Amino acid sequence: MATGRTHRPATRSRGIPEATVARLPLYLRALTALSERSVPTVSSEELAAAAGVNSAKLRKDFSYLGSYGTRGVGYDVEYLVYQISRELGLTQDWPVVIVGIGNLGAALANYGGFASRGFRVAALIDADPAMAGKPVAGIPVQHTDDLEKIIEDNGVSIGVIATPAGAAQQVCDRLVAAGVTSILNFAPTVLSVPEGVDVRKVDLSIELQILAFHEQRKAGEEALPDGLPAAAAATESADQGPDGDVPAVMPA
Amino acid sequence: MATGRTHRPATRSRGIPEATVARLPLYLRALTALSERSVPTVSSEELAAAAGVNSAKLRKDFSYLGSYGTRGVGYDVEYLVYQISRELGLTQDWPVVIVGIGNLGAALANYGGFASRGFRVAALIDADPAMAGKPVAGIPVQHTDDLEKIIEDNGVSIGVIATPAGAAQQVCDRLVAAGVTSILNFAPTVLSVPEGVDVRKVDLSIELQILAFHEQRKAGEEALPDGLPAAAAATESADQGPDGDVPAVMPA
DNA sequence: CCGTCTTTGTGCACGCGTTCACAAAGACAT
DNA sequence: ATGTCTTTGTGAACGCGTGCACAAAGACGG
Repeated sequence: MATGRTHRPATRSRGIPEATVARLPLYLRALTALSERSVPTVSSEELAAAAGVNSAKLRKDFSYLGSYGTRGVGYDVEYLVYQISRELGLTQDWPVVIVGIGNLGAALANYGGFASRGFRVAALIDADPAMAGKPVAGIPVQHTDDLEKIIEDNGVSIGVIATPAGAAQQVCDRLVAAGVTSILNFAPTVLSVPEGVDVRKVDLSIELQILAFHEQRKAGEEALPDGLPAAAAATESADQGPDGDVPAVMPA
Repeated sequence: MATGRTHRPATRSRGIPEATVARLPLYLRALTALSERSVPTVSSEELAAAAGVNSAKLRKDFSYLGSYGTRGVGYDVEYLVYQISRELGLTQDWPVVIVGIGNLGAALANYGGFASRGFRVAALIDADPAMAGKPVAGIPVQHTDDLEKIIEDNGVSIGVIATPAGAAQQVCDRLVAAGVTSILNFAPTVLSVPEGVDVRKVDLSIELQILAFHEQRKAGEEALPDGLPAAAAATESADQGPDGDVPAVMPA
């Protein structure tokens, strides 16, 4: 169900806040860069700057993992890289399938950031028979008919959906039925999945719309001296609505 | 110093919560679908289901925009589409440039979700001279040398960065210097921008890492003697990432 | 015009996430 | 050893977002 809001039983020792989990990859990237430069240790202040976050937040995040720092010195880079990698489950191999090999699917197949972090593209799947056998990023595209077999043969538990919106739910259902329990969805649709299946979505147009909102606000504030209370009349109907409150002045 | 003071006293009268703004595009999509089916009105319950959120949350979100519903009936679909579009700033044209026309950049150029929402790809820019003039998605690629001129000539305020990580900051600086005030960053790097510039980032590998974390936890709980038979030992379900909102503006 | 029924709009409480501020811990010099 | 100095780890306060539950608003039928 789409409304699958759930409570976190707060697994005692293992309860790492979701917000922290989302930042761990960020820290890992910064640490990897330091590691490549052979930097032995790093302070929370320095690492926080590199990751673009507040240092107190970083320390609290790390505190959920354990006490891996040394007071007066900082954190051992190599050790921390290992600990975070382990926590994120990147020390093991994650076979991944990408369904929908259009422009985006092909881009994902070619994306280098996957392989370097334990993610292995096990298969590329597309519904177009003409694509079958054609290699993309060195991997031959397979037909959707074999989806279930591919999932099972490779022990895939993570699937990436890059199909058109119309096909997404159907593909999702088949992936889940075949054993996939984590899905990264690029299709602009709300996916319905049974409990126990994680879905994360990336919607390019949504990100742009959020930027547009802020952009519009910036333009409005700039053009206007200062927002006056603006009685929310809002009685205007569509069609040439003469701005209820926020004068959508838009310079071309 | 380290404290990223990005919060200006603004957000006074017209303060729509960031979390709400992030959901508006979601509602808009669901409403557009209803509009195409010529559905005249919709209740908060129905719309919430279509958008994959809680109905109370949806009503509260709309309440920030104004009282656009009719008790006992619901919301007028067309009217709401207009109101949300206006609020998001989608009633105007937003010229966008995409920098870095590799696999991902090309995919973005071809992405249909942009044009349908007021975003117009004004130009494609790449550093490779061999790409210059070559049409991608019907638009000729231009060379990075002309970046500033392109931005100014087209009045571009939103830029999309799809370059390799190494080039991202430099491209970002040039975009900002040329007048861009909103950036959608696909490069796996933390961008430094001056105050007043919004950055949203989309990192494919980070999303996968977050999934891997939950996947590992699922496997672990399953393998271990389940300490708590708690009915809802429940892992998250349908957890659509509200992902970070505003980007870290780090001080130089 | 009045009663009933549906659905909105929101006051309120709760929990998560962020930030501050500081005591504790350890390195390092003397 | 002892003192000083740096940096971690965290208790506590605060603010935001979420969800419940209900009163107010309006449609609709009689």
